[in-house]
Amino acid sequence: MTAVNIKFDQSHFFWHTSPMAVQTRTLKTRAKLIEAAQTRIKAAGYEALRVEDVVKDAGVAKGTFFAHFKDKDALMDHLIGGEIHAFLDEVELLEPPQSIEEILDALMPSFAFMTQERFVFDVILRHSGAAQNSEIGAIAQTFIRHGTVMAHWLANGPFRKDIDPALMADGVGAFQIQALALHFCEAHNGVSIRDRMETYLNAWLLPKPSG
Amino acid sequence: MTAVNIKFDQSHFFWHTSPMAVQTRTLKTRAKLIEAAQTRIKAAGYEALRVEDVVKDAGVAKGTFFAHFKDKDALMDHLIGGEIHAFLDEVELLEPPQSIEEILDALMPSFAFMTQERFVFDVILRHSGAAQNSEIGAIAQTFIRHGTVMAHWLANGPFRKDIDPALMADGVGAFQIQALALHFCEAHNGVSIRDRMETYLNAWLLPKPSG
DNA sequence: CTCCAAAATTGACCATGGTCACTTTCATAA
DNA sequence: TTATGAAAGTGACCATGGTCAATTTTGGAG
Repeated sequence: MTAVNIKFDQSHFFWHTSPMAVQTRTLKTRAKLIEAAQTRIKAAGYEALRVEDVVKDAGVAKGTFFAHFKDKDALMDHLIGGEIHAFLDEVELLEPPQSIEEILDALMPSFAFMTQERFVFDVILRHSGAAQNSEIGAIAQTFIRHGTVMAHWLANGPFRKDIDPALMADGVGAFQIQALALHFCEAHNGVSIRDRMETYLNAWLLPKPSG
Repeated sequence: MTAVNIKFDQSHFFWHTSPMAVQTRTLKTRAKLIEAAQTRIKAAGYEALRVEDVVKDAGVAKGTFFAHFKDKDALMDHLIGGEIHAFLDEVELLEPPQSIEEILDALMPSFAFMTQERFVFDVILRHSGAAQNSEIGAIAQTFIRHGTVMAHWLANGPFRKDIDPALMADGVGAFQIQALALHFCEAHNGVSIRDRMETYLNAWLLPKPSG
């Protein structure tokens, strides 16, 4: 394994074949790195994370870190993407919402996560445009998943029918980014993320006949 | 001047008063830094810019750079924001477009600029959410200006009338970011920025009565 | 003209992410 | 059991953005 960003489950495919593509040691080291990072983040937040601290806590050398993650950002992608995936797991259990209020109820928890730190939102932004190096990252995956769920919801609720649900979902994603971005903008305070998002979705999902 | 990011025209206000708030020397140094940066960028692009090179070319010490710009990103904001402002200067001369095609014609040049380098788009994204430190940056300003122009256009063209033009303009901005972001995503190739944007704007600005 | 306080500049120094030639460990073949 | 080549790990080293106490320059007051 050199300079390649391991997909964390690829070893399963080779577990009983030879030669073993990924050793148990690798998985253990990777787990140690991730756990060390998560512990640090729980204590001091994402922005304060230092690679040096992570490798020290994990008990490995610095070079080992970069054998497991292309760069620090790849670790962030993995960790933050993991959290968002967890929110989506919850969201996928829900019945298709029958109102914009219900959509917002479903979305707000992940909004809270994404805005906890400006740094986190920046990482998400950077990775939402996504598959930079032919390899699709965890955060980018969540956007795709989000689009799928949202399209399904929109196709099965009381929303506009004149355009493709996938397009509607795309738009929801765009407005979501916009609402979150404006949350960090002093010039646009006084309006909560939820209220702004509600305005957007009313206009996007329930357009009234123009006068 | 310490650690404060100079607004480049503030000196005019004090030019004939005393004590002189900003010395001529300051403006000259700043101009040297900016010109050195622009020359380097013209030769090798934005991503390859190094602060060390800029100060070397400008003939000043490294510390001087950071007396003029809070950080490297602030220089990027100034330079990239300046370019976008120039596009807006052109755009502001136009009559309000009377079709989505005309809107797209007006927007495409700045799209080309914003997608010339992934790095440039990332800088724009990072600063579009904007006024992080109570001081509004050049790029953030362009977004506000863009919104103003767009709202004026949309209010004076054959577009939907059921929502506030400012809200429509907000949406155009959101879709613009989305279209640009997807441009960098391998998974979404095959559709040009313009075509994607056209789809978005048709659905956003000209909603058809739902069936 | 001289002196002074504020403004501007300096460059050695630090923080931190990232590299790579070398060493160690592992799994298998003989 | 031992040899061997590939996988994994190491840590000194580098690249680069950013800091700050000390120094120089400036414009005006006396």
